[in-house]
Amino acid sequence: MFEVFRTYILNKINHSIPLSDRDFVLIQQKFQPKKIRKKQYLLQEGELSLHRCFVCKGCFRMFRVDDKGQEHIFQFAIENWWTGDRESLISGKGSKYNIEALEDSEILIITEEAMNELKEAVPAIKLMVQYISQNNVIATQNRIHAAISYSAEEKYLDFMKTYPDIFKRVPQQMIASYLGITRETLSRIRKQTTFSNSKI
Amino acid sequence: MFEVFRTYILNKINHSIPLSDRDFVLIQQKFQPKKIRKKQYLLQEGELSLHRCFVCKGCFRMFRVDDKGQEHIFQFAIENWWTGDRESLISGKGSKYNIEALEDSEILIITEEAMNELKEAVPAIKLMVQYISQNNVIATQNRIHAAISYSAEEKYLDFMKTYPDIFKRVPQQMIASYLGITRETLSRIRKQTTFSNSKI
DNA sequence: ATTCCAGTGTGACAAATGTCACACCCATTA
DNA sequence: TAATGGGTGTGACATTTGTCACACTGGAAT
Repeated sequence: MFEVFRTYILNKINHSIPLSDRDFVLIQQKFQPKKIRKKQYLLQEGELSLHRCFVCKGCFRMFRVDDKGQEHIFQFAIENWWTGDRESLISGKGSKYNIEALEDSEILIITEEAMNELKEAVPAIKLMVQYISQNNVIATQNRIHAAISYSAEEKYLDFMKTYPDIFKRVPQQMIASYLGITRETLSRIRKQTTFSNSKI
Repeated sequence: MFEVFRTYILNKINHSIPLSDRDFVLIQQKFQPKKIRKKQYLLQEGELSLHRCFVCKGCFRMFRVDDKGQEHIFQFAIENWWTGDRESLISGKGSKYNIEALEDSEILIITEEAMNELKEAVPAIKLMVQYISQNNVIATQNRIHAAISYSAEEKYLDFMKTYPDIFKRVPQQMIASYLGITRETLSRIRKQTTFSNSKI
């Protein structure tokens, strides 16, 4: 389980900083491995979410439920992704989100406090975290652009292209929820799209 | 011009760290004041954007132009806001965005490199930057939620509530662009909404 | 094999939103 | 004063998207 993580770190920082065995012992001390079974919740609305979770195996969805009881998916997380409600973590308030496992999963979990200590102790981790937030900024910027600029079909095609691995793995209706459209609309788009592809 | 900034910093970090005159001299050395007249561009698509800009006075919009020539506003920035394309700054690639002054404006501009030096030299700046990115994460998370969950009317009301000062200041059509709806739709929503308010 | 359930497809219709055209208002400027 | 330009409102209509209902499929569990 930790091996996945070690590879991830080194890839993320592009091997620009070595990661000694001593460093890695520290990492293993701070992160807690955990198994989450399908349909279990990693976080429920109202709870404090003072952790970051690294997904070694499996798949999660992070979603919010609105006043009308509608679910809206904010994020998916599969292998080598992070999940957790950053807002709750920053504000220290109860979360508006739920995080549910879509498959039997294995994660590494760490409190923000332990993470801050680890960042100071292990330079590679500090760099990794920096890269992660940078990626996050860019991905988010693009998602907003898609949300305000694209039609339903364009959103769908963009998602397919940007996250092919997630696309293959999660139900269509959840992708619809992530894109902010209904499953029926998505279903019709799929019909059109595959049809016009087969002609080419 | 720098006085606005000094007040801003102290407010932002909630006076938790003092800001000596010596610190402030450093700050004044690194930031470059600049006046931008209405309709001037601070950044144009394709250019590198290796700066952060603090708005002391005035108003900007940051927008993207799609294949069909449609403009989509990503961000507004008024007094005490920051602007600049974070993606270009991180990736080092040409920007997809334009930043235009909507009013005669005054800004303080700093390169990312100088900012990194300043963060190390002045703890208050380091903390300020940290708070800014945290706020940014939360605001962005909420904007995505609004974009995928709300109807046009809900988006409009949410914007009004979240950014009353911007709301009063920028043209309706630009708010529409920010929300990802047409100016006509927004106009009709306004008609309905003010009507139902007058009844209450 | 049967049942169950989650996921998907789809038809009919309603509602929301976009498109286009044109009018109007108001502040600025020639 | 007249002309101009940016911003807004709005009517008519087209298109997109949502809503609701029901059918179908395939895999998992019994």
